Amino acid sequence: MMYTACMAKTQADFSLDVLFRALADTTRLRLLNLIADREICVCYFVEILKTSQPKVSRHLAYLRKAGIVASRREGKWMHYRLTIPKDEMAARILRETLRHLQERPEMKRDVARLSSACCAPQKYVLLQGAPQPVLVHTNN
Amino acid sequence: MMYTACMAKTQADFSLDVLFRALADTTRLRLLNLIADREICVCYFVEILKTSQPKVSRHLAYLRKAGIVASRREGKWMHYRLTIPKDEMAARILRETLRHLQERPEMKRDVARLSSACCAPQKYVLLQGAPQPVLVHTNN
DNA sequence: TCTTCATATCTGCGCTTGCGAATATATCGG
DNA sequence: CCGATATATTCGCAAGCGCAGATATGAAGA
Repeated sequence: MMYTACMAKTQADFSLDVLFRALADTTRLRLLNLIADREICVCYFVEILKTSQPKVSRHLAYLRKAGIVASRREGKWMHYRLTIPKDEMAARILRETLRHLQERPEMKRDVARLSSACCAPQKYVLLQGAPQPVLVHTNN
Repeated sequence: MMYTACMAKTQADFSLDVLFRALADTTRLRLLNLIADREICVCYFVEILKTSQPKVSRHLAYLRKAGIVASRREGKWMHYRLTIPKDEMAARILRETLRHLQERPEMKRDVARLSSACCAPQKYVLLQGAPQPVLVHTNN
C-alpha cells in the first residue's frame, strides 16, 4: 500500500514522524510561527520571508498535506490558518513547538516585520489591497 | 561555511529543525524510546527492533551527530545513552516527545520485549554475555 | 599473531526533498 | 472574452536519506 503524508490524519495510524518531517525545515517553521495565531494570506509570507512565491506555496502545500494548516480562498487570495491535529500527542508537541518558536529572536523579528507590513502596506507594492491578517483564537 | 548537524549543539546557533530531522524517522523514534531511561548496548537494539545491525548503527550515528545521544565503549560493547541538548527549547521538546512516545502501544511493546530479553538472555543467542541495560536518572 | 565477536563505516541504488525557472490555474475588472 | 493579479503546480536538477550488502575497525582471547 502506498503511504502518503495526508493519510496520517486519523487517530489510529497517525505516526509522529510525519509531524516531525513537517517541522524539519526552517522555512516551514517560519511559516508556522507566522501562522500560529492569525489567518494570513500568501502574499504576506512572500513579503516577510523575502523569498519566492513558488517556494512559499510549495512549503504551504507540504504543511497542508501533513494536516497542520488549512486554506480558504477569498477572491484572488488564499488564507492559511493553523489546524491542530486530531492526534493528541501531535497536537501537544505542535503547540509546545509553536510556543517555543515564539521566543526565538528570528521568529519575533518575522512577526514584527509582519506587523509593520500590515500597518503600512503601501510601502509594500505586493501587499497593496491584500486582506490583512486576522488574529484568531486557538486553544493554545 | 559548511553547516553540519553536529555543529548545531551550541546554544547560540542551534536550529530546531536539526532536532526535528533527527526525530523524523520511525526507527530513530523507536531507538530513542528504548534509550530514554536506560543506557543500553547496540546488540539489544538489533534484537528488539529485529533489524540489521548496520541499520541500527547508522541511525545511532545520526542521533549522535545530532547531539541527542552519546556513546561509551566497554570492551567490545558500545553503550548508548540519551543526552539532553543544551538548547532549552530543544530539550523541552525532546523530553515531551519521549514522554509521549512512552504512551504509544508499539513503544510499550518494544520496552516489554527489552525486559524479557534481559531476563532471559540465553533465549537470544546474540545477547549471551552482553552487558544488560542500566536504568539511569534523567531530568525528565 | 590469528581468530572471533561487536560495532562502525563504505558502496551503490532508489526515493524523497528542496530549489529556481517556467508554466498553469483561478479570480477579477473591463 | 482579455489582461492582470494571486497562487499553485510542474520540470529538471542536485543533495540528502534509507536500505542491503560488503568491508573495515577495535577489543578480547587463544
